[in-house]
Amino acid sequence: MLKISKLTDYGTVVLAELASHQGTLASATELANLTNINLPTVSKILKVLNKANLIDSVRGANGGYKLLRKASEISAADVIDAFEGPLSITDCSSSKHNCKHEPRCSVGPAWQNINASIRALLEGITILDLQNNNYQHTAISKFAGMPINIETKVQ
Amino acid sequence: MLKISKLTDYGTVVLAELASHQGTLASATELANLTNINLPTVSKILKVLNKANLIDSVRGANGGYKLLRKASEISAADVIDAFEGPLSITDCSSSKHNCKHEPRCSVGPAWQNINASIRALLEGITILDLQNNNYQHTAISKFAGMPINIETKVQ
DNA sequence: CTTAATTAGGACTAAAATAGTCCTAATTAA
DNA sequence: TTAATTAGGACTATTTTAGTCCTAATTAAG
Repeated sequence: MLKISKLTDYGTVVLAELASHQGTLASATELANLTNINLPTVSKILKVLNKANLIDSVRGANGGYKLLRKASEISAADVIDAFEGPLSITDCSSSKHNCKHEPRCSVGPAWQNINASIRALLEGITILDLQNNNYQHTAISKFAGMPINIETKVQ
Repeated sequence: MLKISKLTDYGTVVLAELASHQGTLASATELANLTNINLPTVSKILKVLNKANLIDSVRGANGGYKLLRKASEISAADVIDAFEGPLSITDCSSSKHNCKHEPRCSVGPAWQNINASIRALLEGITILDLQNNNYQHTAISKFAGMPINIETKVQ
């Protein structure tokens, strides 16, 4: 569906919540309450984010999680990578090329370029933007006769 | 996986093949041979494309399929829509909003904008581009201080 | 008129991905 | 020592996806 998974989506929600904690630890239970996502699921999400080095964890009583980087330095692409592995819009655009049609496929290379574009777009969007809804799409435009796609960060 | 399904991918391959038939009919069997995709699968793909009004069909002996529009007028977004329903990167960015977290979700609106950007990108790419690998990504750039994402159609 | 080549439609199965839950172990503050 | 936590991973259920197959309708050609 050209869709990110629910876990990825929840991942951004949890990261946004952590961002608003300004470096103080937040436990899985707290985050579950704040985001309204079930605890076991939040717990799973936090483990994934931790393994991907997006957050830091402290064990034991009074333990919890916090961001390892600033919200403005964590991109949507980072989060997708954490939950779904390297972004690739088709099998043949992933790094391990293993499509049996590849040798004669007429459209593969183009998808790979499209993939790069989407990735670039998602790398330019951070958790901070998501949190503040700091991102607005302003339609396709033209520049020097070429189609360009302008994404504006609201000031 | 932020990935289009295999059927969608095959769909573009079949459309590209049809495009090179210049308006003459091609049967499912022919297309299966030309694309190296199994006949039953090609057949299924053609039915989907037909229902989405991207191709025309003629029944009976010597029947077959042909494009209903020019390859340059069928976008990647059209194909994705045909196979996967309206493009939406998250559930809450689809038209039927039914996420239970929506009322308090902090990141939903932003995803909806991202979705619009990706859609715009995919609407700007046609089967003709895919076929000719006529699409190259040229990295993020800046214009008047704003991040812009330039997609160049190779001349 | 009959036959063979085709598409239409949908049922069906198998495989894979996803979501979500739960259990046990390790860690640490109090 | 205890209670609050995270770590790791097993497990199940659900949904999605891929792929196959069958029967009916259509049509060109002999």
